[in-house]
Amino acid sequence: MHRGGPKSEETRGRILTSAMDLFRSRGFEQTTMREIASEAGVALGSAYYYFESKEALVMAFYRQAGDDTHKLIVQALSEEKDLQGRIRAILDVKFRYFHPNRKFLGALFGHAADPENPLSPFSEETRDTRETDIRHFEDALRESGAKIPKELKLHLPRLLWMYQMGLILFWIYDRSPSQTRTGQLIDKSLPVVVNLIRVARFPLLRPIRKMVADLLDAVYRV
Amino acid sequence: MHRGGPKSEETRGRILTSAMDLFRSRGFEQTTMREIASEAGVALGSAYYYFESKEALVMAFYRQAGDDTHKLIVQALSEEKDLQGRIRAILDVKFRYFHPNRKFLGALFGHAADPENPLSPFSEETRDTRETDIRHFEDALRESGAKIPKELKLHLPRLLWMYQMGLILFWIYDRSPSQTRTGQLIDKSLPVVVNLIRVARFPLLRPIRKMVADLLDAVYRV
DNA sequence: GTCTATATCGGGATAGAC
DNA sequence: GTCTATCCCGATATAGAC
Repeated sequence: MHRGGPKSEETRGRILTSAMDLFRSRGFEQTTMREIASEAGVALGSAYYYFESKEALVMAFYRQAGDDTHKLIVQALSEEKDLQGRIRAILDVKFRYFHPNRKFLGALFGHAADPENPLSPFSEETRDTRETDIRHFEDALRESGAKIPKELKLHLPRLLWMYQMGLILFWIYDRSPSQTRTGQLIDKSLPVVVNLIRVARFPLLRPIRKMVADLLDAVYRV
Repeated sequence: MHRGGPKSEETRGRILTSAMDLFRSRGFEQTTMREIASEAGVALGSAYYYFESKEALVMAFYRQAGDDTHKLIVQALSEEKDLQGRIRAILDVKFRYFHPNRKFLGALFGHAADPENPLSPFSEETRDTRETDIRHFEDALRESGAKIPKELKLHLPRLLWMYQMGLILFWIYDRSPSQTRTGQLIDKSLPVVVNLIRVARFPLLRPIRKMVADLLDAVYRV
């Protein structure tokens, strides 16, 4: 898998950087492998020597982003106590990190929502990143001291991950300047989410709680 | 816009039919414009004369599907009284109509979730279909006799449309035989949705109701 | 092992002759 | 309105320089 010396590593890095720059400024579709190669100062064949396809370049970016944000999130979580602050911390890391890549992620979603597509956030190939991501929410819940109804305990982290994916989708589509609407959406929806988790324990809502638990079991059953 | 005689109309129709057949059996990506043209018995250039791109063929399909399901939904709604039955009627029409096209829609989502992409369900180009769709849920609510808190009245139809989009996305990803899991998801989630609408009026939930209304106003404000 | 140069192919899209 | 020829690009492959 191209395990070479520092020279090799450097070329590989240069190709990846060029690709990211072009993806960011022009989007995924518009960028050609020929441009990436020439921008990186290598021949087309070399680009293919290091990355077997245009998609492979994106997978490399995913992995990189996953590793980077993981470290940032672990750090951020250690500084927050209550549930809302802890979820917020995860979201802040994500949105700050992906901010320069919004256009690129947009174009990417256009190639990634197909379940057969390896780049999909739900695909087999991206499972590792996804599971790590879900575990962040598990951590956020566990150390927060929030009382979670036992029926919901199992699936709540995954549900929060879905909530996060929804926010990211909204953000990608958000045309408001500096994506201020997404900022509002987070500010206003996060308290709702946290409050829903809190009131879920109320006896009055027991029937709905049961229905939701039943629903989640059916959906996530293996 | 290629307004020609009946001959032209017939050729156009033949190309669209061939495309749909091939999209269904092979998916969007795998089908080539050359195949579509040859299947329709015309030259490649001719296919491009009628449809300026492969995507344009899909837009034509969208419009067709929108018109067809609209008629079916109006009919189905006239036969249902209570809210759950009425929402269910809309969903049933949709899923029955799209059933033969699941694979095709899947491949399509892989090219349609990009906000810049005209095929996106959120794009400017698909606005008409989307607004008609949302109006179906408005109708379902209005004649159902369900009491809707006034803060939620404005945005609830759009929210139900989002619920429907979520179900369709789940269905596209659903690998279970005959998509039985999607069936379960609908059976179990629809009562939750209807019950949430019902309990939303409870005084106990007033704070959350206010927060949600505030959230919706911010998100859908123009 | 690293990289260039070049050829070839499939497929979306276009130009221009008829 | 229809066809042929052509272009561009992603992808694959290969020969050979260093």
